[in-house]
Amino acid sequence: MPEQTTQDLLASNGNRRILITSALPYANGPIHIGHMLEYVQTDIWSRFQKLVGNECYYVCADDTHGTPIMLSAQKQNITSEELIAKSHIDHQKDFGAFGIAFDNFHSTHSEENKFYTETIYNRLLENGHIARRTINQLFDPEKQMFLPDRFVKGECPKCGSADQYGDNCDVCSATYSPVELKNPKSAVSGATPVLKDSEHFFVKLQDFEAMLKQWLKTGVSQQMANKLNEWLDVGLQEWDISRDAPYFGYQIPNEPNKFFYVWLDAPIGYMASFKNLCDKTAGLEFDDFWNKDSKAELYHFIGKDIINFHCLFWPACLTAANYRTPSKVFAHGFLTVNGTKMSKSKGTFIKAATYLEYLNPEYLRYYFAAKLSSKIDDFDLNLEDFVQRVNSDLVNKYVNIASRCAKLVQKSGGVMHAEIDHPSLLKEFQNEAKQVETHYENRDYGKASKLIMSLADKANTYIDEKAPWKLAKDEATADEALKVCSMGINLFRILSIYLKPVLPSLVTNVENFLNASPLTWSDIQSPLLSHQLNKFIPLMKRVDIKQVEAMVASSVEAAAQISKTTKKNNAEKSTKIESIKPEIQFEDFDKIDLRLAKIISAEHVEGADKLLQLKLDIGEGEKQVFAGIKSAYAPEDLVGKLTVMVANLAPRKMRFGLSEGMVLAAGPGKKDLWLLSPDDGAQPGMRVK
RNA sequence: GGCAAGGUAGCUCAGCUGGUUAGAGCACAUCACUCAUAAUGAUGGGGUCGGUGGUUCAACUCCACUCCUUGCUACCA
Repeated sequence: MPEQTTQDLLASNGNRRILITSALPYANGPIHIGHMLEYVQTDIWSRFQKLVGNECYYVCADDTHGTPIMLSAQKQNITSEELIAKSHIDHQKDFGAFGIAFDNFHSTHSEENKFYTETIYNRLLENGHIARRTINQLFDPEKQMFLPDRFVKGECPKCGSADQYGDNCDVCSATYSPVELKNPKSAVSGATPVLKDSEHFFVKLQDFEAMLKQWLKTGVSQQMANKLNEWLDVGLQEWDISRDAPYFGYQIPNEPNKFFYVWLDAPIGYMASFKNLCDKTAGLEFDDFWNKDSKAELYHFIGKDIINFHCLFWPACLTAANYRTPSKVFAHGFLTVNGTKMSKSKGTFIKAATYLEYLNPEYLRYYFAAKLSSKIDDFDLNLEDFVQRVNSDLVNKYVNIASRCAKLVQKSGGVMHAEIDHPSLLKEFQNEAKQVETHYENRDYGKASKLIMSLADKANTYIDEKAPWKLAKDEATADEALKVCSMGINLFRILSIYLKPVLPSLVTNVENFLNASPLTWSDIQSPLLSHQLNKFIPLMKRVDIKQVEAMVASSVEAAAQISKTTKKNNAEKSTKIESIKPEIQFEDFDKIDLRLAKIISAEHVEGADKLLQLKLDIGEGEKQVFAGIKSAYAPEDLVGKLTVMVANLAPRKMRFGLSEGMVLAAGPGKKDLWLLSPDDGAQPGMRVK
């Protein structure tokens, strides 16, 4: 396992020089809680490194280039620069509110980034790693631009589903090239794209195969290596790094109308942001961190979707350009909410700004921390669990310790006792520091939280056993009561240090209460004796499930507004897109026996994603049909309904049984599907003519 | 379709290189306590570890097959 150097690294605490990054948020949209998982994960690590005394810099930037940003700006009638400037402000606001303490948050649309992008490109070119090749791509004749896959829509070449993107089909999950789409349309203008030649520039990744295989041995976890070996096994292909004008990005030097693909300059944004930080910070040298022989540590935190960019293209480019490679790339899974993908219609697509309207950001920081591990597994935000976890761990266990001790200490003027009541218990708390460190270092925050909470349990049990409230009632034992409560506060103080990377703002309030300078890791070993405390004010309120519900409701509302318009657009688009089939004769039509059918029963099919099993009455007997309408209709809403079916279609054996016909429905698919039904009075079995 | 990760108590998760009655937190129940933001403490009920078949003296842990979930599948970002 490549993680094994951890203990060595811990041994050198205080001497390490570390540069860490989170993936750059795309400047074309707001930050949502899925993004936040990564920034919180990275921020905790960064704060931890600083807390234990390492030299650590956490940089990030907005990812500002590419076709989507260009088009989005056009749509809003503003320049791309104006769009990304707006995003920059919004993003920083969200990050600030969630306590993400970047040392620098820059932009890929910056002098520094242009410089390093050109430098890396030039070095790739000089070393013979750039190839030129003419490729054939779809081109929008109206907009006069080449179309990325995502901006071409049409019918799936495999299953014929309408309204599919140019790279893969949502319905049958086939993958293909946009050229294969039937009836392709430009999603930008609606025009029919034409094929056009264009010369593109490629990085010859094959040149780096040996280097990458070597790097993967130390740079990623076993889990990630498995995934990456897929690409290595099928053989690395040339990576297309150019795009034709019009494109919002940097022009390739000496190549008019050719621009760098956004994914080339995005990771370079890490360098640019750090360079920008160096220019503002006396004594901080860019080369110390990025030179080939740098002894500093460099870590990238990313989501699992962009592993290939960070673990193949990026190390290759760095090596080719004579820079150092990352020490490690840490990938995390995706955020699901209540077990499924974030969904706008369910209200679980929650923007950071929406969350902030209803809830304390440190709740989420803690919940993330409580469940995060170093693994690449997806992370489920279960909203009920979230409420319980935060209330129980943070308020009922941890904060409660201070809360139950504070008043009794206050009685004696707020001055803590001169002695430790239970030295061995204190020792036990102190001795866990190494273990907590290891967990943080390994990004096993879940294990750290568990350990910290088990200590909190011990503190509560200790207080219960000593029952200081009883001791306080008797003059003779009042001193002992103070001693116990002071002990409780000291235990609480240690827990606060352990939790500080996760809950920076809460712990700031703790520091105020303790009347102490900012807590550091070394404070663990020196308890407070005869120390004057400040008045205790409640440190954290419980989460109310109602707040969570309100947040979800408001997310649903926001999404409904958007989907109303897109739904309309989609409907219009799909009627436009689907062209009329070639003319047929009446005899052809007459072969099709359409009958009115009454839905007798409708049931979910176990194991089927899209199918409902329908029993239909067509006058003379029953027919069983498996219909792909689960996404749009609930079975209970269908029973008793009249609809139209193709009654003489050859039965087809499906995985779940025999389907003896088809019911008729229209629409692009998913939720947008409408079953045909006759007006009142019609009877099952009547032929449709 | 190919590949990856996951499928362990009601919920969220631990279970390393196979070994006594499968663990924790929350939730639930009972009792205790009343200092604390109705918090805390003690005790207890509850799972045979997605399924099938193997390997083994012994499997949640290894192998094969299978089902389910999520994700990736490079000129999308």
